[in-house]
Amino acid sequence: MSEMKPGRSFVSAQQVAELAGVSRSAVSRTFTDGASVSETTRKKVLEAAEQLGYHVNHLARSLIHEDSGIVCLIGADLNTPYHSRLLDAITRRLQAINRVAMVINTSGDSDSAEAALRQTLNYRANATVVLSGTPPASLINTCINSGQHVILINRDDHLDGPESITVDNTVAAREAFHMLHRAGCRRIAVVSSQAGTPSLVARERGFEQAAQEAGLAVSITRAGPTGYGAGFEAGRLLLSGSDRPDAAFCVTDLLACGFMDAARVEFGMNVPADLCVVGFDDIEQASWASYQLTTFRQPIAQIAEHITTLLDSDNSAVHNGPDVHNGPDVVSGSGGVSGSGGVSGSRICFHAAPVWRRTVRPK
Amino acid sequence: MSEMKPGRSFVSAQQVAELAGVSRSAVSRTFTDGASVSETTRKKVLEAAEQLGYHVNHLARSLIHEDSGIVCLIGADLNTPYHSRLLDAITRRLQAINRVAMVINTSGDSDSAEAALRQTLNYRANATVVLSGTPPASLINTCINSGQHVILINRDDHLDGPESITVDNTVAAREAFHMLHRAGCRRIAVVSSQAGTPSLVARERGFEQAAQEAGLAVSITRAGPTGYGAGFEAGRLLLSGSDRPDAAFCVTDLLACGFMDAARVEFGMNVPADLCVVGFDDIEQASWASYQLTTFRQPIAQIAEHITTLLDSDNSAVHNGPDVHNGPDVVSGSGGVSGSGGVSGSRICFHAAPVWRRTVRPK
DNA sequence: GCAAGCGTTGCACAAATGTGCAACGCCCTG
DNA sequence: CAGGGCGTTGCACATTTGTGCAACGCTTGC
Repeated sequence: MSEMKPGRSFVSAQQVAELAGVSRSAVSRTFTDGASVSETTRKKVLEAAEQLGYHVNHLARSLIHEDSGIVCLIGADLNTPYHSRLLDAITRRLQAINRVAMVINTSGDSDSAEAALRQTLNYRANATVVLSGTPPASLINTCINSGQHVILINRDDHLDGPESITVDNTVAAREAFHMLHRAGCRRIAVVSSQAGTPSLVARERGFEQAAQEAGLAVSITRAGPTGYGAGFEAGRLLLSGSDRPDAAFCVTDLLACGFMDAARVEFGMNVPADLCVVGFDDIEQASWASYQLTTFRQPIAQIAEHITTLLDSDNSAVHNGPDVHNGPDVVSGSGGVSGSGGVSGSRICFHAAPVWRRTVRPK
Repeated sequence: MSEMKPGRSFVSAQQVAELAGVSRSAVSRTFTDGASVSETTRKKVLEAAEQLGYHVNHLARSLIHEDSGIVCLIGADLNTPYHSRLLDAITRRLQAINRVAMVINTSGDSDSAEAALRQTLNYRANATVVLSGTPPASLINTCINSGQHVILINRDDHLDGPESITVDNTVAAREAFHMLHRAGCRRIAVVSSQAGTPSLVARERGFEQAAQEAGLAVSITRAGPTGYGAGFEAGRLLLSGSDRPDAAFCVTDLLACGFMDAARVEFGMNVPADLCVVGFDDIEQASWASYQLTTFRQPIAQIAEHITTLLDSDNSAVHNGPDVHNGPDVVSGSGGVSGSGGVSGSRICFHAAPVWRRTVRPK
């Protein structure tokens, strides 16, 4: 079956029409939902298409429709557990609503976020989801003015135009402090990185603030990039001093894993007997038996699902199930108008729920 | 700056031309490398484009050229450390040669590999890279006949048409056996999964074969999907029996991590004193202090680079550096003709180098 | 000063598709 | 049997871009 000529090029609707003995319009209508074609010609067309290996050219199709079906995902450090899970979840949800993901990796250069947004515009993407990096505001406005959705994930820099999905880092970080404080910890270290991402800064600040309100001072260590190695290094630095901390809040699970390993391997410490640790993100490794890390869960599935609801909001012709996606976890979903000139995009903020495991002593 | 009308749609070259007072051809030529435009009109066009927020429509552009610039990456379990690293490396390399990656996630349905290949054709992708799953051969042929590259990664099922990049799983697995055998291990277990991926099967077989030649019998345990949980479960099963194995070859690092944790946490065993472990892939966690896993390194960077050289092979106009990409690691790069009707795609097989860490006793 | 040459510009057509409109044929009804 | 109506079909035009070809103008050399 499926005997096709060695054409060495893509098959066009014209060729199918000629083989089937109909007009090109008939071919087009055969592959258009709801178009008027008789059953006999439809059959002829489908047979010819199968024989030639024809597939509708979505690029040409999107010249006419507004909808290209492409959604651009822009991010760096895609090999990170958190980012890769997010990527996995988003791509899966996008396909469920007949979109396809275009991934632009902005690791490397600093100005690659700008190039990424340009690609988004070049390919007439339906929407742009920014997972990391901060593109210039003027380009974001160009995207929005072109009719794109621009969705910022976990970038708390309160820009005016784009839609944004965040996690309540500050509240969670405050909760982290109280978990450790209630467990009796008094010399608490904050382990962060030099990345300076808005979310990380918010976690540092939230924790620091809660500590201050309780009359405690905390030290912040930023040993390198956000990862296992930096956490390990931070552990080495902090635990070799004379007055060891009795707890650490690591703004990322990867940092926490590195920190824990340094404590155990390099200093023979016992977690949580000698040292309590709290992380953030709830990556898969946090639940591994070697770590059993108490942490805060990023609601990745809900984030991915909310993205799809944002995309569906302008495509009125949707036949989905009832909208029961986000229940009591939504902290704030105000989509009101603000600012001077432009209408602000909708904002939603999910709650990061604590996940109790074994790196914090029970009170 | 960048004052633009609230057009709510993408800007076309026509609008730029009208604003700049030139013909649309001039706009097109301004954004085409090597086209003949005077400096004055180029300036007028660029200014108008900046003002309107114009970006060339790559979809329309690829209607004329053969080259869409899109490369489809098809894979499942993208949140896995191995796959996410591969994805990260490939997307980065693709951007370096001015391609953009379209990611299709085939987790979930079983027949989604077929749908993925259809998407590839729909979007006139320049090439299709299959990271996992086995698409039907007829569709692969359609892709090839349409002028696409089809590149299979680590799928040792010797298909005829597509290009393939593999790692020499069999040789590495045999080496794994000899590492353990030389370390004095005699009751060796093989820990695998129920996935039945070609690479995993090759690793099982290679190890089993080497053991047989040495006069040893090995047991193969397949506790579930390829992941930490299945490794942990396998450890629980294997180590609770009366005659515990003294070594385990886990066909994946994730399985190895789970297995090690079961041995240590559930049974209080010491690695490598009581039990030697060898993994495969060299994921990041293998180098963490808690594991220090002896494993085999997948040459991810070289795989990604080889993909780009395959893509450049037909685009003769390339101005890259000298081709010094794959040195002595290449095992077999025969691209000869074989089979009856079709020309077989090029095949390359990289060597997976052993990475000695601390989970195997030194002899 | 005139003609040749060259750089630049615009027209028209190409690429692959969707769709409004008119026409055509068939069926049913009066 | 004729006419109206309806489903189907093809033509032509729309989408956005690149490019060959011809024309135009400016410069330069004789």
